[in-house]
Amino acid sequence: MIKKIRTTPRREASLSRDRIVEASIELLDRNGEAGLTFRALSERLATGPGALYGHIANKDDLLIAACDAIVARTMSECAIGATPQATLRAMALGMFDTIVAHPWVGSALTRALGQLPIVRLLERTGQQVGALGVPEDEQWAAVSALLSYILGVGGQNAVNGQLARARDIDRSTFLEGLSTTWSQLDPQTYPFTRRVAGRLRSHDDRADFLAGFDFILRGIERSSS
Amino acid sequence: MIKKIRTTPRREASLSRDRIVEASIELLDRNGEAGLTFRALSERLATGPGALYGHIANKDDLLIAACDAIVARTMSECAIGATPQATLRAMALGMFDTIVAHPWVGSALTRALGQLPIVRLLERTGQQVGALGVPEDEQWAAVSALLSYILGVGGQNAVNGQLARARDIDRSTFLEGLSTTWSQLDPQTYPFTRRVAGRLRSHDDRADFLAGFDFILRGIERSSS
DNA sequence: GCCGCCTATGGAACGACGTTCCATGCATGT
DNA sequence: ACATGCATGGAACGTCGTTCCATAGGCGGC
Repeated sequence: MIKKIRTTPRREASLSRDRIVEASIELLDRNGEAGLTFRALSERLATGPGALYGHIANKDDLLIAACDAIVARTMSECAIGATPQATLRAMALGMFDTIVAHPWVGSALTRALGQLPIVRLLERTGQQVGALGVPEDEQWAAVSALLSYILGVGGQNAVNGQLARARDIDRSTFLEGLSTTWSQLDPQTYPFTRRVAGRLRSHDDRADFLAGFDFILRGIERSSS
Repeated sequence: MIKKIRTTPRREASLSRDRIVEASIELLDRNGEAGLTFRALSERLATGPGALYGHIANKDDLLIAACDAIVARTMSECAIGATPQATLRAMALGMFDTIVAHPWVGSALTRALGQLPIVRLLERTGQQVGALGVPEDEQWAAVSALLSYILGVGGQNAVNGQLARARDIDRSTFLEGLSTTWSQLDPQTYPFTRRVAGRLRSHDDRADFLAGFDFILRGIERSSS
């Protein structure tokens, strides 16, 4: 059973997986994860919802494809550093910035278990960890730790961004509210949380992310030395 | 404007937030995140969907409340170790096992940004990091890194569990499929992924998780020494 | 001990979603 | 030129979260 491929498109700019993915990214960027709808998407592409299913299995498939397009772009853009550490940090920061710019990528990534966008991250991380001199039988643990951290922070930033859009409040006002909520907790059971509540207002997510990434890198280096 | 509180319930076992949360947990454990539905929930509680909104703001609120009940239970159960490191590892492993047992907790946690269940984790982690001797102005970075890692792994395990339930396949057969997919990737662009594909079948998630956690712990100790 | 208020209740209804289905029409092979 | 088969796209289906409102039952005032 050979699957016939139509050589020429039905019309000049007919439906294609790429065109659908591209339009999906625009919708996701404009209105967040809730903005990607088969109705909105078909309207933007001047077609019906049913037509999309000829190129896409379902919504998850579409979301992961859109996510992969963004991740692939980020991977190709972020710099190769002089050392494996520098390259890893550049990749991590690139992903961080990408997720801040496209919060939906963060939540899509957490659902893409083992699929293409994750494999891209896995591969680049694995190559650099190998270049670090980590013994082969310890590489998986190191790579898995770095990836889990990136995905974890990314997921948090995703809700962060989506939440800010939903209530359309500024990020600083959200942190302000969280800070006052935390500072009103019971001093007996939540001393630490109360103590850091004040710092919440002025902290730098990006710097914190990088600091955490460096913790893991140092831990890996120390483990294999 | 004083809010009147009804002193006695309407009936013997009337609706209450606790009863709703308890029933939600049962539904979530039985059928995963898709199993929590206002219709199924109201049927189980012998009431109508509208009645629930007297005790619960919306579905997110309910999901986070259910998540918090589980997290609180885990926090109270996991052991206090002899050293701060041991306590932190016990807490991390406790959360790992909890999310394996209740995969929906993993995805609920990623959406609970700054809310009660997260605060519980934050507080315990913060206290132990303080006990580790980390200087006060470095504690936030350390705690944030540990938490992000736990949430990241948890989120991955969440989809892992939900996916296994959805396709009702064994976890090992899923890994088998992923392994063969990865081993068929292009050797030029995906050498690392191909190399670890074989190891995928036999790896131990729990051990990997603990190894990653220890990377961060070592990195923190090394940083502040 | 009775009655009117007020709130918790629960069933129906609404709008939107993902997905399926099928009549239609165009491009292709003969 | 014709028949065939597939991509198309609009309608329809079932389900979801949420809202609305008629109802009923406990509680305070008499």
